[in-house]
Amino acid sequence: MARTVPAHCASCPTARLCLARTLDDAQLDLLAETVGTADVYDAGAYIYRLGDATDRLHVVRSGAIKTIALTPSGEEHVTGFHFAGEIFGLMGFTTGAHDDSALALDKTSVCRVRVSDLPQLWSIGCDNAFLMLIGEREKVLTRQRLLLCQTRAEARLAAFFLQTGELQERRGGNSSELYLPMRLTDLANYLGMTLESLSRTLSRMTKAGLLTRQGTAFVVHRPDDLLAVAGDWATSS
Amino acid sequence: MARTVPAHCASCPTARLCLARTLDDAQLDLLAETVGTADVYDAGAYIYRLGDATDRLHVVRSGAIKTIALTPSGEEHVTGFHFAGEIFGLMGFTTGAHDDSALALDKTSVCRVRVSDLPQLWSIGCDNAFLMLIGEREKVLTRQRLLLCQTRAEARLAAFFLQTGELQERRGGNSSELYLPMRLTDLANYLGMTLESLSRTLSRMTKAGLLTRQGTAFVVHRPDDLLAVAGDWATSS
DNA sequence: CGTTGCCTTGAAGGTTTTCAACCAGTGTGG
DNA sequence: CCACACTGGTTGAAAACCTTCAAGGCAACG
Repeated sequence: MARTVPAHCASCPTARLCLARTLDDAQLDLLAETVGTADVYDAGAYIYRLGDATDRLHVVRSGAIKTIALTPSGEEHVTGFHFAGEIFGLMGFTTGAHDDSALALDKTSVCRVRVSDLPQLWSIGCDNAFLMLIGEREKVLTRQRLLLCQTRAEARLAAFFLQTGELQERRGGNSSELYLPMRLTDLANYLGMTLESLSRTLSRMTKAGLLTRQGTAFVVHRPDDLLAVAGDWATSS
Repeated sequence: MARTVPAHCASCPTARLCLARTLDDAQLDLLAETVGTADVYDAGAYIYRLGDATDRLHVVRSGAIKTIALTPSGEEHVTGFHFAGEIFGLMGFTTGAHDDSALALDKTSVCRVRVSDLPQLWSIGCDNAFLMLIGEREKVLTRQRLLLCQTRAEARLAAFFLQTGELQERRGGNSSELYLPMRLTDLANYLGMTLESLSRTLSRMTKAGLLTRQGTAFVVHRPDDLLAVAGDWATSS
């Protein structure tokens, strides 16, 4: 972790997405006081590691993170990508120790709320927002599940782009210019396909004029055509 | 729903798995008073339907349920199976209306906690158990995710059996005699493969002496061999 | 300038899907 | 009582798709 900055929930652009979503100004100040600071991580830095004590609840404030789990054979498997406003690191609450690791994909700031502060947060009025975050998390995971039930690489990838676009749009961004700071290797792993499959599918889509890639930015040119190959359940609508 | 029965948390065999897991006897009585009753459903009966208001939190007390979502083209997709002690129906908390339907696979009883009663439950001492349930839910979904990242049908099915066995063992059952009251069609849909693939794979495994099926009971004879074909991430260990 | 990380492309092989036929058990109406 | 339809599952053969193994490209870096 590089440094910490004051939480400043009242001026945080992510406030309407996270635990603060239902709060008024006075409550926002109370929340910021409880949370204290947000921590800033450089790309590649770990937010927590497998085995660390789960004594905090994490929410991405800006940037992006990935969570990875180690398979018995020692390879790492990407279990999730998380962007601004998303809660992560919930798996450890059962045992009190993390079952996965989380690391920043880009310069990323994260609000880390102490579990011991949660009762106070409920009294401030965050309980409803927490339920909503849980509901959203469940929805995202369910849609990922449906994505993975598609067998064709083309369909998985298209569904991923559409889902990510939709999430990004809800965060106030553009659904056609996607911020995806992960490597293709990670994405392939996450989508349950080989790097070669992903590369080929991406090439085909690019050649077909469906999208272009410029570093971490994927630009979707013809979302309708993407929807056509995504099969069922690409979007929540 | 056929009928309702008193919640009786103190004598419920599922109490150590659900929201009651951390409570003492006095707290258990308070919880039972708040919850009131559990509802009993016959096989095929809906617990809730898509579009219903999400004003309750559901926990399976006994039996089994499946959750299904409708695809844009109108087919149903099985998004989950839930057994005793498992929480379900969380997706609706974001919008206040359910995004999926839930129905009993067998004679099933379900505790349905009003969302408006949650603050009182937190004060009783259920807040920690709720976090643990969320953590478990997250863990289950992550393992399902890893299962679906396997491409081979054999690996998916083996991983499913092992994961289900582990869950069932934690519920006090036997990890080698699995209670799976769903139809093969549902299971195939859930595992992201065709019914034909599932049938073939099941036949192969049975012929190999790995398991036998008797109605809703699947008996695993050689879990080690199952583990061998399951690839990585069949289990949580 | 060689190395490394990250990605692309090619060809062969393997597994699943698809389409189709078929079977057993069950319930229904005449 | 029997023909009939229906649900749920099994099995076969061809086609489609992905994975695997292998080679190569390219920019960054020391």
